[in-house]
Amino acid sequence: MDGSRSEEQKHEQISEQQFLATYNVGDYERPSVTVDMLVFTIRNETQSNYRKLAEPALQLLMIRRGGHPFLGQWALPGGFVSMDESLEEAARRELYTETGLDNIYLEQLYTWGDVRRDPRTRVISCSYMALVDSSELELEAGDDASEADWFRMEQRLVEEKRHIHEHGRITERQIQLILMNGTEELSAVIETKESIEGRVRSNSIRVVEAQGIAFDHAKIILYALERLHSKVEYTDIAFNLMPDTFTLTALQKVYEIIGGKKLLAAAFRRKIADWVVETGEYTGSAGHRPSRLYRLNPDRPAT
Amino acid sequence: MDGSRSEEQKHEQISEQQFLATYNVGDYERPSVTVDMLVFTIRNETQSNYRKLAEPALQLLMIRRGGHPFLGQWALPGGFVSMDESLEEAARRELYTETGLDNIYLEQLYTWGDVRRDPRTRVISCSYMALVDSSELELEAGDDASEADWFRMEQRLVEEKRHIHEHGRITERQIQLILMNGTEELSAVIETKESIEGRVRSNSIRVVEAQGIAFDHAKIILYALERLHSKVEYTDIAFNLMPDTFTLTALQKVYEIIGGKKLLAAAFRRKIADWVVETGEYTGSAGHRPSRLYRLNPDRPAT
DNA sequence: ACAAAAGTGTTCCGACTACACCCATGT
DNA sequence: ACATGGGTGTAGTCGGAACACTTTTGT
Repeated sequence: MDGSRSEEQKHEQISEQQFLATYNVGDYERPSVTVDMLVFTIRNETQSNYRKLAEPALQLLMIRRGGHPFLGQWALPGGFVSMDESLEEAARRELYTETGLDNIYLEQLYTWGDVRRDPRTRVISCSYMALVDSSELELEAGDDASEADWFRMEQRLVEEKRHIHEHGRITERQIQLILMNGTEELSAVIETKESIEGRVRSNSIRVVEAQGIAFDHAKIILYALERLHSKVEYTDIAFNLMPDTFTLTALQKVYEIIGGKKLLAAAFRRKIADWVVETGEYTGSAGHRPSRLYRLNPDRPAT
Repeated sequence: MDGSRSEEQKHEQISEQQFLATYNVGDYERPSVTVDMLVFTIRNETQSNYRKLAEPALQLLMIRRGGHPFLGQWALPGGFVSMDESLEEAARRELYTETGLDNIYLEQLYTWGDVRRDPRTRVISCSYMALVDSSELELEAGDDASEADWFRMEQRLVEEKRHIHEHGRITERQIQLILMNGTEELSAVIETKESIEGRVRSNSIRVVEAQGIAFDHAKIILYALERLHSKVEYTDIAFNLMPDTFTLTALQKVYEIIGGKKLLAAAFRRKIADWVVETGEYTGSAGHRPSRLYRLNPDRPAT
């Protein structure tokens, strides 16, 4: 019923136009609404010798907080949604001011609405995931004195408890999430709880402790990683992380990083064959056979 | 950065505790936040002769609006999120007051944040999908004079435009959504636009016209149907619509209705074999062979 | 007897797995 | 020569699709 407050009842005799003309918003307390951005990219880490390929890694953009609360800690980029922009417009604006990027893949992830997730006041945050190709990307200096950097991520399963009872089961996991840039190492422990009780399945997720990661952002990151992980298997989402032209090995590496498992080259190539087209160009000057460069097939089959 | 307003900058010298103690929420204008519920169930329609089984149908709970705007039209159940409850708590509360049901499957769907989606004021709505077993279900009278009813749904593809250009393509579809209860027939035309431009894929959805369906709820319904449609193929979500014990044919019908296609019994039974267990009981007194009753397997394999 | 649904066995096909093998390059 | 990655062919396996067929009931 999308918002009917009790004073409406008095107005049944008047027209809708009259109603709207005299409508009074009222002074109910309202939560603040923000968007939080998860900007992922693939970047090359190191190149040990002239033969080895550079090892790519998935990285996440974070901002060091320049004010209270969580002063000095790292948080997801984001900000308040203003009254005259949609959620997605707010997300794109935020993204643009942070990265200078425009017109990139953006997907709404989840809306976080716990009562005390922000110590200042009630804040509801709608999270968006953006996937960018790092090749052209240079971080903007940022609005104020805020500092932005890319972090690579690691997950470790710390503990798993499984409790099976008559009508279902409960699985509790503690997962450690570690973020690393060149100099700092942040970490958090997140507890996920999956319960099946009769037909009813429900999930919850909670930050147990966080070191250097502001707010409840650690669990948002974990949630995004899981989404990415599952979506890479049944969509072409991974292509959003690739530059214009790429080798199939590079593409496969991206699938492996996001999917979290090694793939066999032969099978992989067959699977994505229809999604790409050859450009006719080749990479060269590596200590091994040159590699065909491909481009995304503009009329690839529906995923 | 989850909500940093500029006055923070002045406080860098004070402690976080001091900051929070003196924090002033400010009088920025804030959007209102609501939850909208999509309550789906499977109900039996008709039973033409003693031999035929009753034909089940997917139905959606809607509420007739008792006040402006959209007076007399039908809307999704929902309401404002108050300051001391989480989004999910608000959704469960709404669900309980509407149906009397507690502890059922609930899933956050999407958060709708267009600026003018509510003619009164800026309203951001977080939509939740609930799946209930209709067998035990009786609608509550409802809080005020509001009227609640179940509607079955039909979709018709009205128009499809496909435009292929150099670096991608655009697909525009106009879909008519029809809702029917015993007496009324509501309808709406929704336009979905999927564009692929280089690597960037984006989607938008818009209500072109609505008859009897309030706000932008027609597109929320369409979105939920699509989610249900795709999730039935790779999760066990359909079981949430089933009663405690059920026949495999009934289960298959649910899969067929939600998935939108006929299935072969042999293949279906093999596929879900591990998710169910026999109860040892049988249905009877139908004009055909009795049917085993099954129950959901409490330790079914992970989906 | 027969209509309707319950339930099972068998064959076919396509997609993915695993592995073996050859190709091309820079040092 | 050789390490490294690029790239392809083939045999095996698994699950789903299609179809045929048997079983069981109430009227």
